[in-house]
Order: sequence, then structure tokens, then C-alpha cells
Amino acid sequence: MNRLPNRAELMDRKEPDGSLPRKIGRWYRTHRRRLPWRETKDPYKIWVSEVMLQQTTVNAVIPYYVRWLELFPDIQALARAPLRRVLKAWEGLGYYQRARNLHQAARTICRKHGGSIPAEFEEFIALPGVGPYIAAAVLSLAFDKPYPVLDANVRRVGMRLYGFQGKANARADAVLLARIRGIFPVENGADFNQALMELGALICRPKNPGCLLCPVQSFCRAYQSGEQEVIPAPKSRSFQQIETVVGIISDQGKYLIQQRPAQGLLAGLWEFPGGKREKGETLREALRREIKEELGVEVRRERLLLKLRHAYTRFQVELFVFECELDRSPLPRSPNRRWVGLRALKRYPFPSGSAQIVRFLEDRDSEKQKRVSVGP
DNA sequence: AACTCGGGGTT
DNA sequence: AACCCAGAGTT
Repeated sequence: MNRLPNRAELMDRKEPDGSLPRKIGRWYRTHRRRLPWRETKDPYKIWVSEVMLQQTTVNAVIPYYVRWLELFPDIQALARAPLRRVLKAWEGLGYYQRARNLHQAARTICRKHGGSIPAEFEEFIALPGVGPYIAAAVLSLAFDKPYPVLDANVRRVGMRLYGFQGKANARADAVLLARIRGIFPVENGADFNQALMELGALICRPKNPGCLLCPVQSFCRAYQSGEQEVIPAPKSRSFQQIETVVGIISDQGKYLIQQRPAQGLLAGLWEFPGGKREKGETLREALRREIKEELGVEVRRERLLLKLRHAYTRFQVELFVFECELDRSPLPRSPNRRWVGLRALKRYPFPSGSAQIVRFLEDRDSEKQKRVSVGP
């Protein structure tokens, strides 16, 4: 667990001009990127950025971040918003539990903390979705408390600097945090934290690190032994291919969609009926089985509408989207199944793959409208 | 300690 | 195609 540097660690530290924190600090002041969340000290805004940036690259986050602050400019606005709008604003960013947790935490803060973000580590980390990194980051960057942060950038920089071998792990993290605490500057801790992360992002990259431009090259054990490219060791990963079938079922201009369970993959998002193709099944057999299982109705006729590919972290999905004609119309007998017109479809949060299908349907519809209005 | 949870960017 | 990313929660 993180903690503040103690008295002995902070007092009487000599920081000569050539020290590591000084060198990194000077480099940061001249090379840092101007990013939206670096223009503010508002803890809510910094928090939002940290949650979005979790396992997500800076460039992917920026447009979401800007739009989010327009929709939910402060914690009260977020707390008031219904979950569906919150998830819609997150659509395409992934790890949707982050949005649900942020929303829930905002409501808790407005209900129990008078609407202001807790400035104490133990109180803040107790909120859903706030772990050791985000607690340290927000308290450091917004409240200038000297908590060292340990994210993927700092981990890579630190492991290389100190010549750690092997994969990242909890034990190595603890040792690393202790060493960073040991050099943590008395002043401008927020800049030191950001400087370490920025160094990891711009110079001490996973591949092809820019050691020749690195301000702390002379301190770096990995550089001295030429191991900078192999520290940290890569994580092992599996990868598999999956084929899914999707049924587009429409009736009088409305489409049948259903909501995924509140737990697990893509929790709470909406999608069209369908599922995985099993071994030994044709796509059409899979479609008929899934529709029968999910809706209790036989498919009378179907035609392939489009094929999409979508990559997840651990697998790649190929979606075969069929327009279906059913035996009879299935009744939406649960709140998790709805007939929705194209216009209203835009307000529902979909996984990225399904969002592509929605765009296809919209395009198809606007083409149809054009033909009608222009005439043959 | 190992898994799960998305999607997009980079190489 | 493989790898990675301003991690957190669950098992």
C-alpha cells in the first residue's frame, strides 16, 4: 500500500543540481506535452482523466475527456446523470466498469461527503474504482500531497533505472515504490510524478527507447548493460479467434435490442440478439439456435447483411450480421429487451462492434430517404 | 498470484 | 500480428 514519505525520507535531503530528480524535473519543464488535464488543479477533472487513462493511451482519451467535461462539468452533474447517459459518453472507450464506478463514486461523494472529493488517502481509496494509483495520483496532482505514483510508465522507467530483471510483479512494485519514495523531492512532488510518467511515455518507451536523449541515462542500470529493450520482460498472452452471428430483427421501423447483464464482459451495454458459432455449426445454424434460445422464436428467412471484424485484447471477433424474418414477432417481455427506432438507438450505449452495425443501419436508412425524396 | 475487463495505437 | 497502455476488482 502506498504511504507518504516519512520524516527521515523527506528531511535534510540534498538535491544537488546533478541529482536524478533535478535532471528529470528540468527535462519535464522543457519537454512536457500540453494535455487538457494538465491545465487544471480541479480534483474532479484530474480524477476523470486518471480513470480514463487507465490502460488507455493519451490520444484515445483526449476527445472523450473533452466531451465528458462538457456533459458532466462537475461532480454534481455526474451524480445527477442517469447511468445510460454516462455509459453512452463512455461508448468505445472500453472497460465500462470504470464509468459505472466513477458514476457510483460521484453519487457517494455528493451524498456522504458534501460533494467534495476526499483529500485523505484512506477515504478516497475506499470509493469504487479508486485504487492505489488513482488515489496517489489525484492526491498528488490536485492536492500536492507527496504520494509517489506507480503506473506502467513509472514501472518501466524504474525497473530500467534500477536494473530489475524479469516481469513486473507485486514484490518488485513494492521495492520500486520504496526506492522512489527515497528520492521523492520535498517540493513539486506533483511535477516529479508527472515527469516520471512523461519520461516513460516519450523517452523510456517500451520499444525503441530514446536513451540517447534521456536526461538520466547516466543513472540507468539497464542502459549500462544494454538491457533496456528487455526490461520489463513481456507478459505472456493468449489470443483466439471467435465467430459470432448477429440477428437484425425489425418491425415497423423499430429494431430489437437487448441489454447485457450488469456483470461481466461489456456489462450493461446493449446489443442485437446473437452469439458465438459453436464447433461443427454453420453460421445459419448458429443464428437459428441463438435466436431460438434468446427469443424463443424460429427464424423463417435470413440474409447476410454485412461482415465486421473487431479486435479485443484476448480475442478477435468476426461478426456475421444477418437480417432476419421471424416466424412471429417476439414480445419484449423484460425491461432488458426493447424495440427501438433508429433515432432512439443513438441514445443507447453499444460495444464498438455493435456501434458499427448501428451506423450501418443509419447509413442504409438515410440512403433510402434520399432515394425517396429525390425520386428515380 | 492469477484472471477479467475493451479498444485503439504502435511497431 | 504482437504488444502495450496514467489499473482495479475478483477469485
